[in-house]
Amino acid sequence: MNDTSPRRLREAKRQARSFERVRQAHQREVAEDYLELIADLIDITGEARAVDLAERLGVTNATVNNTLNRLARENLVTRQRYRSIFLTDAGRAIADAARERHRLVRDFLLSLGIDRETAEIDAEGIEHHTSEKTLAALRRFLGR
Amino acid sequence: MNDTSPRRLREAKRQARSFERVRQAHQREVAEDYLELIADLIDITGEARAVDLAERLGVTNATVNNTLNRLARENLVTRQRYRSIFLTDAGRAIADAARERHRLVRDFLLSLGIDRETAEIDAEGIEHHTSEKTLAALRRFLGR
DNA sequence: TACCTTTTTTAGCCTAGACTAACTTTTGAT
DNA sequence: ATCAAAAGTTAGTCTAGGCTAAAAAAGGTA
Repeated sequence: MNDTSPRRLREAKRQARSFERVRQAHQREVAEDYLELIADLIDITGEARAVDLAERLGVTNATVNNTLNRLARENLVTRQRYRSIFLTDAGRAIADAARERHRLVRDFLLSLGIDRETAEIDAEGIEHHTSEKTLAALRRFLGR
Repeated sequence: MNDTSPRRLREAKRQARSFERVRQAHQREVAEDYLELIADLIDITGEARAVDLAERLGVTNATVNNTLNRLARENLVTRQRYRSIFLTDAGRAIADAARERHRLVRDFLLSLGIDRETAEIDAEGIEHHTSEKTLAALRRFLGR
């Protein structure tokens, strides 16, 4: 088969863009999850400790430490050795946006009649893949 | 802070499960994307070639080859050297399920009034994170 | 048939994110 | 104040999934 029609080429490019988007989202996902969780812990308990992150993420301390190093390198968190974790302004902004998306997706799933446990789990995965347009549609649907 | 209340511990575990799910989905995502695409290419053009996968996924030939080796190791595809790619029964089953989910999510987004391009892109990301319960809710919503 | 082009494969490299095990520092209770 | 437990850090390993560059095989055409 050697269909090099403009139609087919256009479609292939569009598809490549979609996958590209997903791969980029991928790289952001872990960062967003960490930042969101750090913000939650700070707001709820007053501080974010690596051990709590590890427990909530279901990974080891070492993994958390690793990832925090990356986030610090990217100026999203700050930390002093053996002390708890803080968000930079940039980190806080990403966390806030992620929390907003998370809530929106979860509430939307709940409004479809999905149980709370499932809505939480699915929202966790879906929130990273919803464009601004889709978020707007969800808001519209929820009458917000 | 040392809140070790049952309530908090339960919540932490639930959250860990959610993230665990997302990480597992992660590992499946690439496989599903490949298998879905291979099935599409076979159905549309009669065969799936690595070069077409690379073009559509927006990655290099070498990357495709790498990943196909993994899929073959996992008995999801078969291949003879320098020949095109085939799905095993297991691979076909995963591809079919992925295509069904993809269509459902896309159609659902379209039904919310989202434009086709955005619906395609977001569906590509979201399809891997929708549980059976959520899929059922989408079907219900679409009246299927 | 010969040869150029296309496609596939291999080799070698990189980063992220996971792990275990061992070590260091801090915290908190006696 | 001491010292054991908790928390954080480091070192070393692994896999997935990217990349580039180069080699090998297949395909198509003069």
